[in-house]
Amino acid sequence: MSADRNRRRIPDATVSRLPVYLRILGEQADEGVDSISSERLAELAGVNAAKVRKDLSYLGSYGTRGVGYEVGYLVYQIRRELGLTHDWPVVIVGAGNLGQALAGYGGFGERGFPVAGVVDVDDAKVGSVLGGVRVRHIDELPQIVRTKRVNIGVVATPAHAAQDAADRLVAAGVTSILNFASVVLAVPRAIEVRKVDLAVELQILSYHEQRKASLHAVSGGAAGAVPRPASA
Amino acid sequence: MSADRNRRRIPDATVSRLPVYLRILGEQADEGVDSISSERLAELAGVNAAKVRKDLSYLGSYGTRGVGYEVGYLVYQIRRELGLTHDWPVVIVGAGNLGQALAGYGGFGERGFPVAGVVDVDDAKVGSVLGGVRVRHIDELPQIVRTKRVNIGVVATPAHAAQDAADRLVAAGVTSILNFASVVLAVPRAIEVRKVDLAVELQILSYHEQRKASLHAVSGGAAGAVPRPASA
DNA sequence: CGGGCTTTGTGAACGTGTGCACGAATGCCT
DNA sequence: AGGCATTCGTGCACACGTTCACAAAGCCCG
Repeated sequence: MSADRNRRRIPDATVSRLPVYLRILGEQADEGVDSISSERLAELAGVNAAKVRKDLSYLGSYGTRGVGYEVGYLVYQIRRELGLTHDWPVVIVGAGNLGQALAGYGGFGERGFPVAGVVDVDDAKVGSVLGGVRVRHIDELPQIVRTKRVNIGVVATPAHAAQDAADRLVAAGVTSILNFASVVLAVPRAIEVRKVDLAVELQILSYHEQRKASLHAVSGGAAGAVPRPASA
Repeated sequence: MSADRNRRRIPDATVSRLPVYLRILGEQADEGVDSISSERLAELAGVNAAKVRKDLSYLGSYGTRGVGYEVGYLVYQIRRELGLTHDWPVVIVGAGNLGQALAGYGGFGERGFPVAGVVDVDDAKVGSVLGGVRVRHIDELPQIVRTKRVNIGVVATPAHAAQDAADRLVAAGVTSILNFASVVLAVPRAIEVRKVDLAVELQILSYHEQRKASLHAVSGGAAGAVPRPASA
């Protein structure tokens, strides 16, 4: 069995869809469904059925032709592949607006990512309690990471403090970072970073809205889809 | 997705990077930089220089060979292409943990997306004030969307309420949705939806962590991995 | 027990995105 | 003015991702 069985690298695009399948399969299991076709799963996930089959094929051949996939077994296999067979404690840097919301959001721990700690540079915030976790000073970060065996850090600071937060996380031994700040973090190659940027998402939507608006403007008259005037 | 073939369509990948360039260019402008090379911009954005040039070329040829791009002009062009020449008021559905954080997050309005309203189904939440905006009942959604000319809606409800929220937004006339719930929303073709899913992001990081771990762990058996037979 | 129906798994075609390499254009220096 | 150093704009090749289409593999029923 050595290292080669657990070998195949799974394409990024597939990895990003597996969590979606996983959630849907969990819901189906709760509803008593114990077998599901790629077609049905695709419908629920909002994707193409062939894509579902190809994605699942990277996990191995766990389907039964003419029947479909056994829900429970598939859940197990996806969880195993995603490394969800055990908890991954996370540490949140930044106890501001967002940090508070994240710490308070229960679904965190439920899904296997318990909040091992929340830290902030601001002494005024240290000591307060968020979602059952006391905010500690950022200097305690290394200790938290070490004792709680944290691999994943969350950057929930203002943009100007994000790089420092990331540096401290890396120095403390974290190897994956979820970044909510509107900044491109500079980190060593080996560190995995994912960015969630509200402003970027809204601006992408803005692009599409603007596009629709300029299409309508050509064909019809005032469609009413034109938003308020610009501010200098 | 849609099969429009209008003027120059900008590739999705490029659209998702333009906001990043835009933010960086804004920062550079603030620092007094008025000319920038694709190389430098690429470095700051964490991407390849050729990619920057190709991305910018979709906007037109606004660079000067041998010199670079004029920061101010580039900012203007990107803003125009992204439809950021005017504000896009947004309405937030769900005044829970996340909705509160979003409404309270000032950077929203600053970036051209003022919060036109926050609504919730829960009467207990209606009336309270979040980030300067009073929470109103969700039945008022159509009126808010109409009077404030809202095109973009934000779904910040628990998963089980997200589809209903989306349906109401669409019915009210919203044509773009930013979805924070862990659900795949079913909406008409013409509606643009972008999903921000915390759980998915963490699970993707988990995958990579698990991967690193299994590479290093050529020693010892799998710790605690207890496979189950497929038999039900 | 064989024929028919269903659904998987995957080869192949097609589309999208990335990065190199280089010609073309421009400013600067002598 | 002419040559040189830059840096843009883009053709091209390759990698990655998506979708189609169909043989293979299973179940069910008569």
